[in-house]
Amino acid sequence: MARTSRFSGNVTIIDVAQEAGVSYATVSRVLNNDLHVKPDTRERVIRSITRLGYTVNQQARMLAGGRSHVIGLLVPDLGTGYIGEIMRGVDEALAAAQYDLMLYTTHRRKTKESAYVASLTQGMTDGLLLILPRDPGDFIFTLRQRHFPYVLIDHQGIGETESSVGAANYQGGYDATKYLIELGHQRIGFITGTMDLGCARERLAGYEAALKEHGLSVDPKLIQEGDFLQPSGFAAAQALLDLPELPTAIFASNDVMAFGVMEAVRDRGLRIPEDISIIGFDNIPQAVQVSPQLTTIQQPLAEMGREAARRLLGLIQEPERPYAHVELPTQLMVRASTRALTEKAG
Amino acid sequence: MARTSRFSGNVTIIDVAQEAGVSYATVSRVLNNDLHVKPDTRERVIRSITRLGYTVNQQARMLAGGRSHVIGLLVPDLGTGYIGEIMRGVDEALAAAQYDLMLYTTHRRKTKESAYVASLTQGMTDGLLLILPRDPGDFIFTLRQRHFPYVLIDHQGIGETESSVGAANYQGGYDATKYLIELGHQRIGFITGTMDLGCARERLAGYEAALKEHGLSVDPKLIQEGDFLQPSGFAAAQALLDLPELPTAIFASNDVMAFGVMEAVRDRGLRIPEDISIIGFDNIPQAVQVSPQLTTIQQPLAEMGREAARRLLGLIQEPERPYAHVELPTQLMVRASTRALTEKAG
DNA sequence: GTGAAAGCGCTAACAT
DNA sequence: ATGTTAGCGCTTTCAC
Repeated sequence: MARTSRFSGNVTIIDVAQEAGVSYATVSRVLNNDLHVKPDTRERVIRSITRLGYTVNQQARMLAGGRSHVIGLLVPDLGTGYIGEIMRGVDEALAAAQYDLMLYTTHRRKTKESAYVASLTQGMTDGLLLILPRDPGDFIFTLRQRHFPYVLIDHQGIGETESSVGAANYQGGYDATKYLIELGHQRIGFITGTMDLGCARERLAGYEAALKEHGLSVDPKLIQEGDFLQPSGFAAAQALLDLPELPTAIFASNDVMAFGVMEAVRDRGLRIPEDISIIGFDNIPQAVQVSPQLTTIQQPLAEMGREAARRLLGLIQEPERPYAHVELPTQLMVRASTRALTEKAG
Repeated sequence: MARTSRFSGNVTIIDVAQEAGVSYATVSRVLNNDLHVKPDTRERVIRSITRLGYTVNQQARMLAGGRSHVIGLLVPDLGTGYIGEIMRGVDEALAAAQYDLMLYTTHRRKTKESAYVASLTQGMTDGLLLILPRDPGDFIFTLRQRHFPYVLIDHQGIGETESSVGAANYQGGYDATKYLIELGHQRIGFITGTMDLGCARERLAGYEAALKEHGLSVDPKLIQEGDFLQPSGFAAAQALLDLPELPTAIFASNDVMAFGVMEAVRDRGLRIPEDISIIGFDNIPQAVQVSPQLTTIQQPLAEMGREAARRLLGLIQEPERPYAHVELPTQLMVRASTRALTEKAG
């Protein structure tokens, strides 16, 4: 039996129906933009709705089989700025479609909460956006098996049966390297990201391709593995600076590692960019806050979020829509951490 | 009539009841930890639950009047790092309590969506966490009027009838200023935050108090208004550097503005900290990424999130719990952007 | 201690 | 074009 419902504003569809002098199914039709409602009936219902201050009860709607108008966003640990940018785009697209956002953090899944995944897929959300899932294997398998709509953000290489949006990582890696080569650099150190991530592999591939296309050989000693975090950038740069023949430029697979590189270079008493040029990847807000400002490859993060959200919404509307991998263009942002190689240093 | 329910895993409480040979009310009791269930009945039910892989349907539970096990988090624009840290703490506390997180962004409310607030309060969420709401007036009024549980994060000064958690802004402002004074600085520029925010006012108050307590006068010319964003820090610093008598130190009300100050100081050809000491507030991750590393006041952001979430959960359990404002201590982080005033500069 | 049954507010057939 | 009605899966009285 009815409990005292928690809050006051309990105007239901039935109250509206009474007010408007129609059946409550008609009200439902109006709410769901059903075409088969006479204009003035619709008019009358809408007036009653506003007069009574009615708002739909999402839970009831969900339970009855409608859409929840919530989409889930699964993110790895927050607070990198990187995620924030993507979220900004997601939120924007969702707001436009009157969708709400449920936030799930990846690390939780490690725990035994199977309820976690259940909550995701049991109609609490209409679809799922996954940012850079680390070990997406079985999780995504479940999603696919249930025909649950989802879109991957910044994660390529799982298969061709995924909808995903990412950045042009290969092209970005290529562009950065080419830019450095055109500045006259020949010994260009490269610091990779976590190599089980597609984006990391693609950036490396772009780097190698640019080198080869310009007749330069790929020197394995100039390639150091990193993990996208600052300390690894620092360590990798140290290794690079310990080489008998110093690189004249270092390309880090993301900005955060580039900051580590800056630190290491300065520790050695070398100047940026006079002695060593540095280039990053991402163009996070901090890139302009460091000194010298960091030359980097811009990822269209907010746009990626926006696009992913739009695709997901499309998938929800039309589940049979074909899969597609969208790759948004990156852009070279030239700033102060790179400069042309002077003759003497050649 | 039943639609084909969207996904396969539709084990309901009824299936479990059948399996276990009990009525489904009993299963519900087990799920809700009702005491009146014989231990071995409970045991049997639990076994059926695991065997069938049953998970509760939150929507149904909500509709029937139960808890949604979702809390809403209302944030201003994302991507500052500041929010990310708080969210980390919130998520942690929520995970521990098996709660999910619904994210709402403030800017949306500007739009005509009254459904937005409704969604918040109509049982979709059990409670609300508000980070630094900008114009919280009527919004909070609605919440309070509906007796909807909520906790404010980093926002003081609305009234004494709020539960809120914040940082010791006054103390932080005081500590930073005192530290500078002890280093020998006498002309200390101050850049405020958005002054309609309690935290901004408190930091200023702390600054003024420290000055007075050390027998220094508060010079209005040394106080510039900012808005917590980098450009305003830059502009305010320029104004400060245009003063006939230069300050020897500048205290910005947050780190982001402090970065703007650094920029302005360098633009003038002055060195940090040799010519001017700079101190910030927040200790965001970037504070150690800039050069020189920024001396600042650490706000326990994650801890604030954690504490706020815990309080909210408490409030949900026990709505009559008295209001309380919790103030978490800040801490001075001495780094490289400040130094003792040398004699000549006195 | 356990079962029966009435909703929660809505959507989507199915009638008319 | 509109009304009628059967659930969606659960919580919670109320009986027993």
